[in-house]
Amino acid sequence: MTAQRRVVAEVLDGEHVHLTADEVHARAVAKLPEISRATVYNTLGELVSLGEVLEVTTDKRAKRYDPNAHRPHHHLVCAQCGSIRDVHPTGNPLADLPDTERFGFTVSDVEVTYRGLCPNCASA
Amino acid sequence: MTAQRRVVAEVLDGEHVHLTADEVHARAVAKLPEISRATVYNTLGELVSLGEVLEVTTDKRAKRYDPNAHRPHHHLVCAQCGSIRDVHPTGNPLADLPDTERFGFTVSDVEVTYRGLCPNCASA
DNA sequence: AGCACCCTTAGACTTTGTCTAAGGGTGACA
DNA sequence: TGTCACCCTTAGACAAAGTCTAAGGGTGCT
Repeated sequence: MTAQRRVVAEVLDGEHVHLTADEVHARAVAKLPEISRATVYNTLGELVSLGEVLEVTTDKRAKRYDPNAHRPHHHLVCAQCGSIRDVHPTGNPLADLPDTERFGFTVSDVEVTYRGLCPNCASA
Repeated sequence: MTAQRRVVAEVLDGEHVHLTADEVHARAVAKLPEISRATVYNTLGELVSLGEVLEVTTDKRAKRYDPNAHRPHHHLVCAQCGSIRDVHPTGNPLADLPDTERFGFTVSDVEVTYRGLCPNCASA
């Protein structure tokens, strides 16, 4: 555990946090000016491997990092401004996929992404 | 409708087709050697705007283009080799998101991505 | 034939992420 | 306390995917 890794972990803290690697780097630099991009990428990769942080790819742009890894959840994304909320739908989508639709795959995981407009963008 | 656009449309035809822009370009070049990358990107972008083709981002790498835009469906992705199948789960995930979990958003769309191992990768 | 329009082309540019070689701090051991 | 090895960090080069721009070329209209 180095100062750099601690700073990255501190930046990624809270609910509804979904920062890109660049945003993590920018905030880490504010706390520790000499931290490098490569270190941020390395640390994020390790946190993902350890299961402490989730990678989220809600759009084609940068990957985002979600520290809320210990409670299963899905995402609600504003199609206009890109803001993201964690959501907890009822029901189990895994049970909704019949065997005939599995093509012999061993299915182990589901991601659900809801899309729409956030209150801000809807009123504009 | 130009020759270039026709070729792109021809390349994107069939079930379970999910090509990257680069793959589309490679196959288009086989039919029309002088077609350029920019034209492929432009044409794909137009097809997406017209609603004839869906953009799919199952991984952080390249976007994929899915011509099966007129029948709603979701995707089943092999975590190892990346192969993709179109699937049609039962149930309606939109109904599974209670109002209290919508944060004031106007929710209009859901994408579901199932992940697992395809028969090939599972047996290897 | 001349012209305007728009599609296409090639390539430069941007963004995001990965890789590599060199530098530096920390603990282990004498 | 001095030396050493190890591994993390750094800076920058590199790579992949996509966007943008300026110039070239076909097509149809007049």
